[in-house]
Amino acid sequence: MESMSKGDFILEKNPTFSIVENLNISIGDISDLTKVSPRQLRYWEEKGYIHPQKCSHESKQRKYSLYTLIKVFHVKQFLDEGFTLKVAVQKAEEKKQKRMAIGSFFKERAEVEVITLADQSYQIDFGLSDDGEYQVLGIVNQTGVSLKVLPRQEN
DNA sequence: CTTCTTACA
DNA sequence: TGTAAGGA
Repeated sequence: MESMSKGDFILEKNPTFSIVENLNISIGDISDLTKVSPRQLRYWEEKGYIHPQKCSHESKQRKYSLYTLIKVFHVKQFLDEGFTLKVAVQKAEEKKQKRMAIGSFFKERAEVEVITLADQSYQIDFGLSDDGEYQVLGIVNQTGVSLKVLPRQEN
C-alpha cells in the first residue's frame, strides 16, 4: 500500500473502483499474515505454485493479489495438516474451484433476497426449485446455517 | 527497514 | 528450509 497517497482516496468518486483488484500485497505481509516464510514463498513461486502480480512496469519487488494471499493461507493449512506441498496446493486449488462455483451461483442469481428475521438472524430466498414445486430458503443465525424447503406458496 | 539473488549447511 | 552476504 506504499504507493497510496491522499490523492488516491478515489472510492467516493469512482464507484467502480475495485479494492480487491488494486491490492498489491508485499511478500512480508503475506508472510506475516500466513506464517509462511518469504523463503518458502519464493520457493513455491519457483515451483510454479504461486505467481506474483504482473506489475505493469519496473520493480523487482514481488507483489501479490488477495487471491494469492487466500491461496497461500489454504496451502499452509493443508501443509499443517500433514499433506505434502504438492498435495496441499492441489487441495487448495480444488477449494478455489468450489468457491468460484459458489460465486457463479450467486452471480447468476442476483435476485436472491436476504431478509432480516430478527437480530443476527437472516433468511435467504433462493427462489423456486427448477420444477416450480418448492421454495428454497437458507437460514442464517447464531446457531449456524440451514436450509428450508417449503411447498410453493400460493399467495 | 524491506526485499532480492546466490550460495551453503 | 534457514540463514548469511552484499547490493538495491
